Formats: sequence, C-alpha cells, structure tokens
Amino acid sequence: MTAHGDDVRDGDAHAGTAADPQSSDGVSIPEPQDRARAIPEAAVARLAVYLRVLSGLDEREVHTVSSEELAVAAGVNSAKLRKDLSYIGSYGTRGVGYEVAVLIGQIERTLGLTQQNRVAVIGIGNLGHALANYGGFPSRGFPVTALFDLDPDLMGVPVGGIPVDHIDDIPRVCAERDVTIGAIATPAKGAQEVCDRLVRAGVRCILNFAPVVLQVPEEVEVRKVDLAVEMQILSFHVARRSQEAPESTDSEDTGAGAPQSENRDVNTGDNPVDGMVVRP
Amino acid sequence: MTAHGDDVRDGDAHAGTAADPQSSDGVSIPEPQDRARAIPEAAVARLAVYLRVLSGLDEREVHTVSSEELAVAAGVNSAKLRKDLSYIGSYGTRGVGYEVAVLIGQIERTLGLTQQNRVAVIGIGNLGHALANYGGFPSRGFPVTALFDLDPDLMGVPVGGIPVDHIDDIPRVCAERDVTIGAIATPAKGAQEVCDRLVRAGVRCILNFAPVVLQVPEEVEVRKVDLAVEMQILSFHVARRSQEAPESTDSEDTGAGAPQSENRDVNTGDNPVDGMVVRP
DNA sequence: TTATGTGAACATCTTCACAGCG
DNA sequence: CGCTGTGAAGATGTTCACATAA
Repeated sequence: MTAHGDDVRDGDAHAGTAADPQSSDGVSIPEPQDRARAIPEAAVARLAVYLRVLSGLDEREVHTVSSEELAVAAGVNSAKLRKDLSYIGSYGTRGVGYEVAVLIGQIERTLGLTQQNRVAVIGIGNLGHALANYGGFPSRGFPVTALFDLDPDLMGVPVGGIPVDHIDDIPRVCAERDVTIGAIATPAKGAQEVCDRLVRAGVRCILNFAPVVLQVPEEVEVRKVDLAVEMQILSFHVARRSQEAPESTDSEDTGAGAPQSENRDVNTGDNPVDGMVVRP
Repeated sequence: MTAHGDDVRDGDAHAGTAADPQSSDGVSIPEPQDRARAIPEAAVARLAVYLRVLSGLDEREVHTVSSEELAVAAGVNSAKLRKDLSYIGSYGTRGVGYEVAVLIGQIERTLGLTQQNRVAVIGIGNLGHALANYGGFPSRGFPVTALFDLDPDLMGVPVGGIPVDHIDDIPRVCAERDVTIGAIATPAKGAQEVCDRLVRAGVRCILNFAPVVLQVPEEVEVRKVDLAVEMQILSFHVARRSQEAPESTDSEDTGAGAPQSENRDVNTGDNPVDGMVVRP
C-alpha cells in the first residue's frame, strides 16, 4: 500500500510570484498537475505540535512569540519552524514575531479543525475505554460518536456516555452518525475485518492501534500507532548505545543532575487518556 | 502516505551519521566519525514491522519468502525492503528469497531484542492499565516491571500482577529493577516532572504518551505517541480530500465493494492492548 | 536593529534498474 | 532465469544564511 500516488506534491508552495522557478536544465520536467495544497507531510505533523504549544501560550495570556521561542517549546529548530509556518502563509511580523491568536487560527484552518470529525472506536477493551473516555480528544474537534465491539455483554452499555454497538452495525451506525474517522483498537485478529467494514461504510481515515499492517484501497488514509514497533525502536537505541559507549559508570554523567529543560512549563493540553491526576 | 512508520521524532534527532563509502564525486568530504552502525532511522522502524510479519509467517510454517511477498505483507515496496535488509547484512539467496527463521534472528539481533528491556509505566489510568496488562509487549522482550502513580488509593494495588508504587519512589524502584524504558502515561501536567525523575533515575529511553513536548538531555531518547497529533493529521487529509474532490456522492465509489487486500491473513501478533476478542 | 521569510546547499530517504549469484 | 543486493538517480526533508520588512 504505502500510499496513494499523490500525497506530498512538489514543494513550490504558494503560487503567486514567478510562474517558473528555473526553467533551465532540460532534465527537470516541470511537474504534472501542480496543486497549491503542497504542505510537506512532515510539516503537517509538526503544525499540530505547534498548535498545542500555542494553545498553552494562549491560556497563559501570552500574545506574541518569536520563532525561536516557539521552536524551543516545540522541540525543533527555528529555521524549520519558520519554514513550516511559511507553508501556510505569512502571518508573522518581521522584527517582532507571531501573534499567537492568529497562528492558532491559521493552523486550525489548515488542519481542517474548523469542521468536526466524528470518531468511531472499534474494540472496547482497555485502550478502547481510554479512547472513549477521551471525550472529544484534546483541542476539541474530534467527538467520539460511536463505539463497537462484539462482546454481547457490552452491547448497549454506555462507555464514556456512548452506548456500544455490535460491529455488524458498523455500516448503519457510521452512516447515521456521519463518522469520518475510525479508530481500530481491536486485537490483531479482527483488525483487517473491521477495517474492511469501515471502508465499506465509507470511512476514509483510519487510526490503527492493532499490530497489523492493514490493506486498504488507496483512497483510504491509515495512520498507525504501534506500541511494539515503538518499543523495538527504543530497544535498538538502547542496544546501539551500550555497544558504542563501553562505559559502565553507574553514577551520574556529566552535567547537572537535573536535566536541562528550558521552557518546561509552556505546554498545556492536559489529560492524555487517563484519569490520574499528577500534581507534582 | 498512508501508514507511515516513522512518526515525528522528538528533540533534536541526532544526526544519523551517513557513513558509506560514496567516494565518487569529488565534492563529498568523507565525513568525520564514520561509524558502521549506520542504519537509517526510518529503516529501523520498518525492520520492526518486517519482524512482525515474519513471525506470522513462521507460525504458519512458511519457511521462505521473496522480497516481493514480504514487501506486500508489510506494505512497502520491494526495493525498499531489500535495501532495508541489506543494512543488516546479506541473508538472502538470489533466485530464491529469504529464510524466514534467519531473517527473524538477524532482525532481532539488530534491534537488540536478544536482551530484555524492563519497562516502567508511569500513570495508571486507562492507558496505564492497558500498558500494564499488555504483559510483556508483543514479540516479547519488554516485561513491564514497575508501575507508578500518585493516587494513594492505588499504592500497592497490583495491576497486571505488578504492584503500583508512588512516583516518589521512581529512583529507587527503577534502580532496583533495572528499568531501561519508561512509558509516561500521565496527564500533560505531570509529564515533564515524571520525565525528569526517570532521567535522574538513569532511564535513557522514554515512550511518551502525554501531550507535551518533553525537554530532555540529548543522551536521552524520546519517542512520542500523540493521539491528538495523529487525529489532526487525519483531519488535515480529510479536509484536503474534500476540497480537492468536489464530489459529494454518498453511495459507493468505483471498484469492488470489498477493498482489495492481498494477504490479509499473514500477520499475527495478536492483542494490542485490550481484552476484547474479535473473531469475525 | 531585530526577527521573518526563503533561495539554495546539504542531508536523508526512496525508487529505479540492472549487475551478478544461484 | 529469478531474485537478491546495490550504485546511482530522484524525491523529500532540513539547515544555512541573508535579503528584507517593520
């Protein structure tokens, strides 16, 4: 699968100006269809992060930020941040910085957060519960409106305020509630089957938590969250680290005992998926 | 893109050291320290996926696979898969394919799965429970050996067989049980604080589920799993889709009703984080 | 003078296409 | 021949560095 053919088009971005950047060089074929919506995939992911940081600033009544400040808070370098923001337009003021409120608005617009996306969660186990209780994911815009499972004991039982339906009803319920995003939190076994049903029900975006590679038609977008893979990547780094650094010093390494953390208090966004309240 | 592997890394993303002989072209300066362990970050993530697919094949008693078959099952193209495998060595047989068992062994070795990584989960809410019950994540190698929270009512209560400790005990308990990976499943508020403690306790790899950008010293590796971000990325695609395709047809799209899915039964790996058993 | 916005250099990742081993 | 392994071409993504606007 990998992808639709399209996705990330070339990066000429905002049309406007000069029609053709370097027409020279016979080789480079000037692109097929040149749509303007060309925001690098990687930049989209970061915009979401900037948005969260900005929301935090907004709550703390901070009205202006420089690319440098925002960058540090988001954990990226400022040049990258500026370039990312440039993809959505020029909303900064040279010599000053960006207006928090403006940026929030523009990023939300770009990410399509101005319109709601109704979410269906399939598989009401531990994770499913967590998702259901998430209650309209952080930053709003993602109300969970349908829950599915196949355990008879769960049918009709409300979780996070929404009654659980049987996965056989996916087509009907998803259509009725106009679900646009499906979150698959089932065991690996049933995932592909559930996915197929969602697709047949017209759902075009899927968040997959099951440890399987879903096969979908190209018009469907799948994002996967795979704990095992994340763990193994960390494992790789642990392994690499221990073999590169023959050190075995147990005490503390160079530098202060307390890890540096410039702006640790900037963010907000609260509760991830839990009920625990950590107040250190 | 559909189903990426990567997922925005955190922090600075230590340059991966290009390595490689590439002596051609006068321009390229041979580079400073040229460590051999140069497996592209992106490839590491995919190796974990290949591993899962291979495990599935192994269980079904399949002993040999071609790059093409494996590629389809993993959702990547075969050239990429071959290149990825080439980073860990040449274990295929031209004209034939790869031996499943051999590949599994080599990938496990590369990912450092031959040695266990003890995991600590901090924040025993819905997600924390899910993680705790995960019981030694899929593909083994990741036993959860410590749980932390600050709710007095949870202290000592065993979850998934492990008693919950207070986050103040992170240093002691992590040291005693030799924790190498910390999974932060707390609300945003306490995340940075918990992270700092883990780092001080010597944990060098962190899986962060809290919606915050953690600030850590560079020797610490952070991977983040951010639901809100994933949702927003999907939202972006939903939005883009609807504005590019002025269609509003509600009925079914072209093609068969059932989505194509070549090898949907190849994978195994079971239960993601739930208790639900889907058997369609 | 400060900090944005961006062309261009650089680095990383992906895909092609084919040499060459079995 | 079939399929792996890989150099080299092509994309994408990141960083630099500076012209430019307020």
